[in-house]
Amino acid sequence: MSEGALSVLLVQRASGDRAGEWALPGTFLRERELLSDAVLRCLREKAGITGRVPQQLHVFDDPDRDDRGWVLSVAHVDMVPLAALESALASDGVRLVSVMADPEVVARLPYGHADIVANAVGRMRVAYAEAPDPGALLEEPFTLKDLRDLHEAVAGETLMRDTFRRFMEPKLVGTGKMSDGTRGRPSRLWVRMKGQ
Amino acid sequence: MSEGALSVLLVQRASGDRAGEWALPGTFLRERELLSDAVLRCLREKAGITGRVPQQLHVFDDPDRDDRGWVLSVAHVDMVPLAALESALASDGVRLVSVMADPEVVARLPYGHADIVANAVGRMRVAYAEAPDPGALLEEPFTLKDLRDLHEAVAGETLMRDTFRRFMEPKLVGTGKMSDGTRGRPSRLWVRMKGQ
DNA sequence: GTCAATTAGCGCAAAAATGAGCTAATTCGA
DNA sequence: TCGAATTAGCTCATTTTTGCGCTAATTGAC
Repeated sequence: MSEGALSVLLVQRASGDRAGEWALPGTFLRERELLSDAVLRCLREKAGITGRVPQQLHVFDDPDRDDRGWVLSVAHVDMVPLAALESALASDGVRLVSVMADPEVVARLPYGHADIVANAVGRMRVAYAEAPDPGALLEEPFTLKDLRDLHEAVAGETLMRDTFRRFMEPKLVGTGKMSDGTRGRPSRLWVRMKGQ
Repeated sequence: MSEGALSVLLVQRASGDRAGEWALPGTFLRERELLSDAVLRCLREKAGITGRVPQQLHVFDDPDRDDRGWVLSVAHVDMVPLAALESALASDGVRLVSVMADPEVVARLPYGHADIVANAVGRMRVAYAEAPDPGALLEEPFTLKDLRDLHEAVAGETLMRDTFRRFMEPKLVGTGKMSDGTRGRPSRLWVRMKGQ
């Protein structure tokens, strides 16, 4: 989420095949390495991101999708708070691209990465339709307006204020406190339920 | 679906490691082979099943899950009509195990196959909650009772007759004909919408 | 031929969900 | 200080969904 829009993080290929082009971060799997460990290693090395729990998405297996030879990609997806990308984005080789505002950039990604992004967006939209901020992007505590703004950005459409509130409130824990210093009527503050 | 119960097809390992044990059918991926092609080859060779379109499930990557060494399994799932398994089941090395009636058999599967089965059941339950017989198990045309019986077997619970009918009718194509020779009041006959 | 059993179709009351308007409580700019 | 702007909470009318009972239409056993 950058500037209120769902975005995908791309890295610029440093060397070798297609040097200079932008693509999704990736890495080869080391022997006996768990896929999730490989994903975390890749995020740390290429984008300076740590402490995440990416979820497995889909295996992309077109034998012609990579000029370097036959590889299969086990795509993963994660929602990462913008704040966690600060140091990564300071680098010239890392950037965010809005999924909805820059669809042509996404469409031009090599290695079938556009399909991967589409799949990831779909998966996140489903997850966000079912639970409050499952990607834990919001700093706690937050208001329902904060939550709804985030969910509208992920969904890519406006959500009905009261319908949204009724659906989410039972899935949140009230803090008993009210927002302060924000524009408009003060709002109740919420945190996520633990263990989820 | 065997005897009205959701079942998983197992094969008996013919040779090598764990010979004689029952497990999910599997195969090694050949170079440059599409995963879906490998799945189809495996089903044909080990269970005599053809003409299916299995869907990708999840990659299981525990490095210790296979005594033979480090392998990753890209699990797939498919719903197969019992009739299509006739010749396969004639073999001593192929059997069906009910997911709900024989949970302990499923739990004892080697190679983490129990997790794979659980994942597959969950995925099929979601698919069946959203569309009429997406696995195309029912011979067309069928009655709503036929459909509901199938969906109840997949869901593992009773479904409300009228609620189910209202949800499914808009997603089906009426044939204009009525059932005949069946017990009880004759029912309208349906077929699936094409292109799905 | 009759009646029990089974299954279907539908109407309707009840329950649940939705959307919007109204009042309330703030902040911010003039 | 006041009023516009913004946001929240809630009520209520409306809409939608659900569950069930009643009637209907068959088959099968006796």
